[in-house]
Amino acid sequence: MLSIGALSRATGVKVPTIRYYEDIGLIAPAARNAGNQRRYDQAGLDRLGFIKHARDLGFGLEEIGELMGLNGELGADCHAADQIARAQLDRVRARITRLRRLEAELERITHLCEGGAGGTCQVLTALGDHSQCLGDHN
Amino acid sequence: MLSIGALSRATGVKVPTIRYYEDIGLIAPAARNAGNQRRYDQAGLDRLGFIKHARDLGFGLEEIGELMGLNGELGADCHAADQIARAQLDRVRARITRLRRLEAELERITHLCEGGAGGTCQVLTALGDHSQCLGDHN
DNA sequence: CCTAGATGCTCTAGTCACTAGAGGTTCAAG
DNA sequence: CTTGAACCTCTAGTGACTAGAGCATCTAGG
Repeated sequence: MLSIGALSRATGVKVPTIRYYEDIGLIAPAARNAGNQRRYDQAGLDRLGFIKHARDLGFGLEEIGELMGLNGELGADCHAADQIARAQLDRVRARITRLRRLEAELERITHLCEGGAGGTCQVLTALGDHSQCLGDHN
Repeated sequence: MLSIGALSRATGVKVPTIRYYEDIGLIAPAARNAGNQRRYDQAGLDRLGFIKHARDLGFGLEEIGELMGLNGELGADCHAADQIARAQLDRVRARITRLRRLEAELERITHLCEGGAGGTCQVLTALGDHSQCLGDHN
């Protein structure tokens, strides 16, 4: 039986975050000992580990709740889980695309400073004026 | 003189967002007409345009406040602005790196479903168990 | 000049996923 | 039995907005 601190160290999820997950119903209320402190078993450890890993992969808490709900039943579950994972993959790819455009634009802007004498700062001008940009960055 | 709605259409920043920027002090309180409605001139339009563009480039509101503060004085400003822009570039690059690791991992996971017969869902198992991952994804 | 409907105003509360702090209780080691 | 770490609940704050209630004002058509 683990205390909340031990569970935190075992999973890498901070103590207040564990309590927060309980508050919002993502994990079931933990069993309590005589002094009203939370105690966790292996199943609790596994569930929090699942949540941690899914969070690291960028899933939102609501999606994680869905994924854990699926885990109960079997059958078409795998397909549903796969769809949620694919949706997440699409989101990740879209964000990568967008960030690469930003990278290109920021690269251009940060090179403006070098020759920058004269009165006005080219960096600030570039930040203020989208029409100077090479491409769209949504 | 633009109304807040006209300013919103001109810049692409939503009306409540403009009021929010005023609330937090990012833009100065707008002049009001006889009926207490906000009116904006060219300078207000320019400032909001600057904010919009910098937001699109991923800068936080606090950084944008700094950048606009710099715009007043001249001299070493350009260097300071350049540093803020470079810091943002570094952040963007770090996020790209991280997202690419996630992309690889999610790609792997979403390919598990194909042969997936048997009792347990491979996708859910992979989500729950970091030790199956090929690399680190922070 | 009047009216209808769009637009504006303030204020409060909600979003997401936590994080911080106050003020008090319980546990574990010596 | 004492001490200090860990635990408890509760409230409030973060960033960058978004939504809604309930009212006032503006503008174009008749």
